[in-house]
Amino acid sequence: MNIENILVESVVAAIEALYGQSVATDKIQLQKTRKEFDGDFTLVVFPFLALSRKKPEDTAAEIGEYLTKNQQLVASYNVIKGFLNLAIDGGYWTELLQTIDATEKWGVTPVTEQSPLVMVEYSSPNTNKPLHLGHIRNNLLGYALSNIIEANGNRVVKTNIVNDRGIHICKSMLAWQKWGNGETPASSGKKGDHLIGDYYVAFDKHYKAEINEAIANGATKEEAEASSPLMAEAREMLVKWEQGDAEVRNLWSTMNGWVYEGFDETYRTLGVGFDKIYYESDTYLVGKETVLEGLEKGIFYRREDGSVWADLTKDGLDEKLLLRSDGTSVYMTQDIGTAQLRFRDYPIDKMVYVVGNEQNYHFQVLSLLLDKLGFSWGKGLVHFSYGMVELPEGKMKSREGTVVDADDLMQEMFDTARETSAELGGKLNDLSPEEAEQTIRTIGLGALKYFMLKVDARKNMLFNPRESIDFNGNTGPFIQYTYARTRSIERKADEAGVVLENVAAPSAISDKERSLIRLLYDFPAVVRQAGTDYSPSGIANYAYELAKEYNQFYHDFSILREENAKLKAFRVLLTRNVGKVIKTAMNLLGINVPERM
RNA sequence: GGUUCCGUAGCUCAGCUGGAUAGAGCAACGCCCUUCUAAGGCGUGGGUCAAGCGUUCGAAUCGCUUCGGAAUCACCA
Repeated sequence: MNIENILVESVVAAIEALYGQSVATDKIQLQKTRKEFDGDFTLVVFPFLALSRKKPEDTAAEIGEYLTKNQQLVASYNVIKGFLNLAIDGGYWTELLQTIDATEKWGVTPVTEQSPLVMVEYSSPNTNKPLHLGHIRNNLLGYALSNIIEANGNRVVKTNIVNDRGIHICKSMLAWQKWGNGETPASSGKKGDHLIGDYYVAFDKHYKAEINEAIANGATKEEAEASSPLMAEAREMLVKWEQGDAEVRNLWSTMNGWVYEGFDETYRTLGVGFDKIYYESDTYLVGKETVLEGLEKGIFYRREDGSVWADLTKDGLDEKLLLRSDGTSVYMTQDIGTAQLRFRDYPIDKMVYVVGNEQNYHFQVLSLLLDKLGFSWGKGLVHFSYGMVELPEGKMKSREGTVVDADDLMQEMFDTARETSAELGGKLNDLSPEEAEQTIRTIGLGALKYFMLKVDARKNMLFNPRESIDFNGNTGPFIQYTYARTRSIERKADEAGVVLENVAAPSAISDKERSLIRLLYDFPAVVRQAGTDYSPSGIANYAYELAKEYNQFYHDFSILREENAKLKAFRVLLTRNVGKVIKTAMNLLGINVPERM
């Protein structure tokens, strides 16, 4: 039982004893005492005034008096207006520190064979262009979210649905056929995904030129687009692909192969991964049968042209197309199919989709449709909807080249980390070149990841490539730096022979030590909260708060130079556990921490 | 037009199951490296929490209205 519950029950008992009334535990507002006041927990007494029929100050004092006498954990109290601040006995906090030290994974709930199984879908790239900034946010959120869900005692399957078919893929293929001269990643030295992306852009360029020419010859824009020979060829290629034309399929698998190699490299650098990858080319036909069954059952209806629709106007939504008039599937149909396959493959208890908020409507509809089709898991699916990444110039448009490329961005982060490290007097000079390079990558990635994850995922965020990412202040490197300091203290304490087994409590702990331990105490609740809210930013902000608090502590107190052996050991123990929790928090976010920097 | 989301310091963002004087970082200006890592610490200035009304002992937080911004409502994915 944690201390807050104990206190709440004591307050219930106090009110019973003092005023002869019983109060429900959920009516008792116990919160952390704000920094500027003395105490650990604060009871808001306003709700009890009707029971006590006394002034707020007097009521608070009476309850405080009762608790100090009858609950030994409460060492003292003070009253400010209607707020009763309770100070917990220092011995409790030192014991707690030892408990944390003895707990292998503080804040993390172990996973067993019986734990619920949660599937998290994220990344979901198209194979016609390289990953960009928006994908980075998606991947980092998806990966962090998976870790957080797992830390809350769930089995997690990380999955990726690759959009490897469709007209957009044909565009790249066609452009490569026409203007590629047999270029390959090996011959050009380009990463496969970038190579294909270049041809996608090339298609668009030629297509636009074609349109402009037609317009110059007197056609309207619509006419020009409708009669574009290039687009007609792309469509033709798609038809051939669907028919299984050997040549087209061959080209398709070769080019997709190049893209996958490129993606794998990006994922590896970014430090994310998947347990199971689905390809849309395998799943796009599956949903069709289900839709046709739904049609027979009268859940859907067919229009005169043969297309199949769902009428969701009674649910406050619109009508939704499910099968085109030519009988082919649309996005929604595919998602139904993919969901079916997944539930066939795994005993999934819950499905989480990490997909941008521009698809809120899509998932609202998907959930409804699955429910109507009789799938029990439809209603409970979670669309983890995150905001877009905006640039100072506005939206990113891949066809217009106004994107921030994922590979380029990471490379820039590494370069900046290297420069910064050199500017700071060659901090990593003591390390071997390999270790130094590894550390630089950890720091550069840490800066990027933390920047993306500290913001509330639901909100659109602004990313200024030049100014956004810093290494000072509320940043990943600041937290990493703090961790490196804790490790340094531990190493030096070890060399000096400080023994951390059975550390005795010092006669009195200071406010700084107390508030650090209290932060450590909060960590399990923070993880739980992040798990229920699906909020990596909650963990990120906690990590920063802890790191900042420790940095002040580090600055204000001598740890290793402390004369009192007891106190020294206690502070080293505290340091060790601050480091431990920082590391756990950062790892939940998918951010590594360096041993030195 | 319908639906959903957002609006907090010059900038980027926390805080939101209602609670004390609304917090960080960046940017600006001071101070602190003979002291366990200065990617640090301390300080100063900077706010009608978009606006209004309501609920409440108490509202940045809850409700309604208005104003701004975004997404979506495709035989694209």
